[in-house]
Amino acid sequence: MTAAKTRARSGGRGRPSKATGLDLKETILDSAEGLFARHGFHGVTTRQVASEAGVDTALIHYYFGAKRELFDAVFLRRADILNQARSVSMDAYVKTFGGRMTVEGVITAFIDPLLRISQEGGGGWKSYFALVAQVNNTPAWGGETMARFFDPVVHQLVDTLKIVRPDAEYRDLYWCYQFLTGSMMLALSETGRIDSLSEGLCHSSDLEAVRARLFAYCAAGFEAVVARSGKA
Amino acid sequence: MTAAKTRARSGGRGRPSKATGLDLKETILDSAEGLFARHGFHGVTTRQVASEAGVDTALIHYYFGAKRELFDAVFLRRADILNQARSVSMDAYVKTFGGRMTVEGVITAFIDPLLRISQEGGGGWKSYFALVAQVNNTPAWGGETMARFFDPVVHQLVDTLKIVRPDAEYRDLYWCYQFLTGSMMLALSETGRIDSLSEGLCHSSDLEAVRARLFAYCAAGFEAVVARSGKA
DNA sequence: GCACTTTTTCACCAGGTGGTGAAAAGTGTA
DNA sequence: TACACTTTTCACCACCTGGTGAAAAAGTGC
Repeated sequence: MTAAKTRARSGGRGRPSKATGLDLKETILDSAEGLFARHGFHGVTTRQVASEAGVDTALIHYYFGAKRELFDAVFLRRADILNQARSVSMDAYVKTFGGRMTVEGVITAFIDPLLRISQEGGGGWKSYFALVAQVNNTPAWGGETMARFFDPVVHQLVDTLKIVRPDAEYRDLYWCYQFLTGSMMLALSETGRIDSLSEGLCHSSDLEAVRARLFAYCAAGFEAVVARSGKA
Repeated sequence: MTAAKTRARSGGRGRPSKATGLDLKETILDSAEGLFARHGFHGVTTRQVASEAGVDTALIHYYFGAKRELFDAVFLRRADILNQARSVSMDAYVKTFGGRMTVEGVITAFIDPLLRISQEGGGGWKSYFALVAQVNNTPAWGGETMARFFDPVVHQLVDTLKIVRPDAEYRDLYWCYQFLTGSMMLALSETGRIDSLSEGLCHSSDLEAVRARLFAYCAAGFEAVVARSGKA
């Protein structure tokens, strides 16, 4: 299991050179990602993953160990990229605007990297976001999984917002973040519900429409909550 | 299957009278609801449901047919109550306030029934909301399922908002609704994520805290989006 | 008591599940 | 060539899956 994983990764003397080995590993991750995103962890069998990747079932266990470890590998693969993109985006915003920062600006710096990646990063990212959205709404183990991978950058967001609105209470900021993440994840997962609900007026794949509204929506929400709390 | 269902429901001559039959049916639904909410459709086996309900596996098939039909029965059981509560709440708001309606008022009339039911309706409702939240974020079949059960009352919300803000475009209203439902569902599903994220400052079970913030948050978001669209 | 229906249990099946161990095939070095 | 090592395949297992059919039990009206 873990031994196999380590062994495969290190590759003592002869390391893979052609379209095998690590390439195949990525292929397996791609297939698993798409299937997990569509049907959830329990809705996918290792055989389905193997079949779609065009490999033997045993190869999955050889590379990743148990099914759950495969899932974690899928989740982990893009999490770092995501966190770094967001962190860089927020740092840049703070550096550029300094004392002239706005709530909407901070929120844009936090969300926009995800929209851009989803638009430009290739099909795998859309599956990944759908996957994260599903995990985010999973009571059994979703909370801890999200925390494990995404807590730091969220704290960066909250702390930056606290700089912009020093009088805001942390309680309000955390609640507002939860509202924000609910909206954001649902938008990113592109479930197609808004398409039928609006009878073709809106399309969940239209992330440009999301961009044109979500930042302003969340920012106004933040301001309203902070203002109301300050009053009471 | 369907035959068994119909047979069980009609009950030609002698219909059940004591703590059997229909009571047992509800027990099965309760167990299934809790398990489906925690682990999703594919994460639960009919044997787990039967075991927790204290009945034989075959009895589930006798009452509900296939596993998917059991799931639909769970989903349907509370959907009607929910829709009616929201519809009544919004009707009452329109009648009471008429020309003096506000966006926040309409949104409150739309969301508050769910919060109240979750707080006062007993433990089953919390599981149910977690279940709906999960379905809402399921790409494969979540969109159509949500549409099937909840579209009418959503259209009622959108139409009422259109009365309050006649200049608003439907496109904006639908998008804002999606943002709203993402926040609302995540709050209602009480995943516990905000507890660890805020290091104990907030608790996802604290629906009073949600009530104190979510309405204002969403209303301000709506106003901002509508205003921005009017400008452009 | 009886006939009749509904509810519940029991034994069982065909197929699928995650996972394993050992053999086979491939690869680079000498 | 032989070798050391990694990667891939094959056959297989113990267990669990959703689901069924028939029998037993329990309820009901006469």
